Amino acid sequence: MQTDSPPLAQFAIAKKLLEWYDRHHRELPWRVSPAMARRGVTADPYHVWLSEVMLQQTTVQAVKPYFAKFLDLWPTVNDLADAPSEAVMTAWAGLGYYARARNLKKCAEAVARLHGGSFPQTEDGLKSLPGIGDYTAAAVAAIAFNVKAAVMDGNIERVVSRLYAIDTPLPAAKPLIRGRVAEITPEDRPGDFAQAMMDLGATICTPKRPACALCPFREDCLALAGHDPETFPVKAAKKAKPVRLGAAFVAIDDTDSIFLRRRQEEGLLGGMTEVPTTGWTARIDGETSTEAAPFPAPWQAEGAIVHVFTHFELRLSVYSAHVERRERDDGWWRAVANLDQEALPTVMKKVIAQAIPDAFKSRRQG
DNA sequence: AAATCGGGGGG
DNA sequence: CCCCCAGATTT
Repeated sequence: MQTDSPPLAQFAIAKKLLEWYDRHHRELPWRVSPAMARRGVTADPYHVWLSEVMLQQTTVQAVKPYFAKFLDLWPTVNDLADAPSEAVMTAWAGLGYYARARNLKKCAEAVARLHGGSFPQTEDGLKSLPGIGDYTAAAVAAIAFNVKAAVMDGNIERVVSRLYAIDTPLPAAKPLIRGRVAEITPEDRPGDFAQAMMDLGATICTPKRPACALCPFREDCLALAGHDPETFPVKAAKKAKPVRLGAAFVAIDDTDSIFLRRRQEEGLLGGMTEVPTTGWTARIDGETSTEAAPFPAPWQAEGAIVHVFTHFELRLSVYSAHVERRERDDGWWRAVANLDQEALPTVMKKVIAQAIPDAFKSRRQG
């Protein structure tokens, strides 16, 4: 089936979008204004790359404080390359998808030591770096280097699938959508075009109840012409989330410190800090639940926490005990008041807070 | 193509 | 409660 729009109409799409962007763009810490972009000014590649990695499957609001913290700690890619990995993981703690932090450090090292501190300016060059895939390579090339790259993320998939009423289910529709994006991406201001498409998806062409009356594409959108924009994009059905069970152990010594371990580098929460736990499929029967504790102690049940990961739900029974401090080679002790210096993922903060309710309050009482 | 990999906000 | 978010990597 041949449904290609004429080139003039494709150009008109970009023109409408950029005019909308000039009036409605969002101010974001890693952006240059459209006024500057029109004069050929491009954003700092380090800022663009850092923000794009943080924004992978992560909302703008969640990223903002982390972006500021990272720039404060490491103002340049060379500073990040020289930083201790533990410091990077600690700064990333809470943002999720921790492989991003490990790859961020590797990528900074590669840029600093193999590319003289400058990012590659082509999609292929960028994509060869750790943690940079199709999306991030295209986004950095377009936004930081003014390359006419076809940028495609979740927002753009939604906008384009509606604009052309593409009813092929995702992810099979991705090559189709990418072709459409390549068609409508302009030579001039490709970075602003990509950011405008994402702004449009975030503010107008939303997953539910899109504000079609305000959309610059309202006269072009085939889904709107069919009266059912909300039914796009079509997605494959997803599977149910299994439940895993386990127990976690918070040992507290007489200096108000708790015993911590480091998780293995690969896999779930790789390289992050944890309190000792059983395996996460173990069945807890109350009688034998403390057999997998790191050491014998008067373990006391403190209830349970629930944490939902991407592909399973975790229910951890929490136990605590006051113990005499003994140094061990499989972990270390850390004062509860200084837990912000640890790379603690959110599930572990939940566990510790369950055992020590005021552990993460700024003003703790003795 | 499917699975793995966090966490939070909005409807 | 469900859905989705400026996805990448491995199997």
